[in-house]
Amino acid sequence: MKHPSARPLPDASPDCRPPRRRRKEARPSELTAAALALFVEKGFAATRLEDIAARAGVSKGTLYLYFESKEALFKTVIEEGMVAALAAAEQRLSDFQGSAAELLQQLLFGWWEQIGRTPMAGVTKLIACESSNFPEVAQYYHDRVRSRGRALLRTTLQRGVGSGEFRPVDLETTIDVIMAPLLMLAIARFSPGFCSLGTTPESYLQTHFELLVNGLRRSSGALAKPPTGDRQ
Amino acid sequence: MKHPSARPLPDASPDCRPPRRRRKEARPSELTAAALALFVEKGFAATRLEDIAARAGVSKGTLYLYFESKEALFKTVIEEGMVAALAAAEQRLSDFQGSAAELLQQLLFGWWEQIGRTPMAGVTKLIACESSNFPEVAQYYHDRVRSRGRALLRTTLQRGVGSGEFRPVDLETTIDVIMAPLLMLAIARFSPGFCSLGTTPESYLQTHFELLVNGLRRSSGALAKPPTGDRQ
DNA sequence: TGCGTTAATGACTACAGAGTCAGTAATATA
DNA sequence: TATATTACTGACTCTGTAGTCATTAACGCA
Repeated sequence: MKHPSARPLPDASPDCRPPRRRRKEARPSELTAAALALFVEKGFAATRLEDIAARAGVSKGTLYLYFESKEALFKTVIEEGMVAALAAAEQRLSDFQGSAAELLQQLLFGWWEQIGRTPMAGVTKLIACESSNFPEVAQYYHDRVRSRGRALLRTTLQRGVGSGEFRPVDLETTIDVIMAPLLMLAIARFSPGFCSLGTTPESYLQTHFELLVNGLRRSSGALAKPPTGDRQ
Repeated sequence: MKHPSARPLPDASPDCRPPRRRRKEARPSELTAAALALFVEKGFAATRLEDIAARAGVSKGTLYLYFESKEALFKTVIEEGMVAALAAAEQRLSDFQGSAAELLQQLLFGWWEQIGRTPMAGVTKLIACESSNFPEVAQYYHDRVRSRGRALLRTTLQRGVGSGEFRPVDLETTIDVIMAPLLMLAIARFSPGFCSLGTTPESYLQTHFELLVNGLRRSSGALAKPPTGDRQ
């Protein structure tokens, strides 16, 4: 039972509710962080704005001081995450020297350190799950983030093939195959039961890397053809 | 402007609305098929029951004749999908003879033929996206579907390692790495822009298979250690 | 200490969509 | 053809939540 206007005195219960604070600067990032966590956990549609606000320690009204709508908040969350991911990726790109295998290893583990193990990995799951509800966002991700990540791998593979360290491969398809375990790792972190690893992410990546480098080495024997060659 | 009870005559507009049909047997599967498609496209929370009903060619009331609630419908969709997936997997398991590489190829392409390229692949995306909203469903998937798929791969790898065809590897981690591109393929089919392949699924799988078999072969040289060995 | 500015609040409105049910019509049976 | 049965319908109710806004109180400044 709740009194409509009970106890109008300012400090009704001594320290029940912490005092209101004015922190205009800090709110937006706190709100997007809370939103990212909840969107990733529950999905966009199933997440209540009041829960986001509560997690950020403000009321729902405050949220609307900083974001026009739920959708605008979502887009900001994704945008921020992508910017962070891009910055991380570009940084380690440019001036690395060493074998193609070493560069590949740098890329895989660097991705994990700077994106995979941070909250930014949640953006990956969000794109995967919500892309058909937000085509523009998906397009943006595809054009900017994904293509840049692919470019890094492409350069690496080309260097390896050019130097004879790797055998010739179909570049684009190989890139897809290399990225898949990374994307799955990002998704698995937020999908309990779906793909829980038996080991640590680090040894998972290491196994991926070893299989990969071994698989890319110049091989002697020919490989089998696909079993159903008559598929269109 | 809509008349409250305009035109009570039976055939108001000639063939505007097709005649009502009674098809008790066919409804449930038609409804679950429609639900799967929409849940996969929009997610559980963002899908409206009226849209599902409309896609199945019935009214919302009819849906409630066959399913207790939206959640019950969701669980039936997943359950059905998993049963189908299991049946497909078990079938191809038992009496295959041949090299471990050939068996592995059978598993990858068989998965694609019977699950990956069918609507059942959508179940994979649903589990990935909704698992935290439906922990019991995720648990069931983990215990029954995923573990059985892993068992198939484990048997295959063990055979290859035992016969000396493959080098010794960490079984569980390798299984995770092998499955990741399959799961991504299933998810990518329903996530426009997220991971659209540059090639056909078949050549994607073939590249994955070739890298894999090559990577699993007995290798001569030692491989590099991970760059950040001091991680906890 | 008092005053003006504005960050923050939470009760409120509007609406969408899950779930209901009295009524309708397709089919079986006589 | 008349009657009984029941698959099906869609207008309705009710709940939950996105979005609003008049009010409150934190902070800067005189």
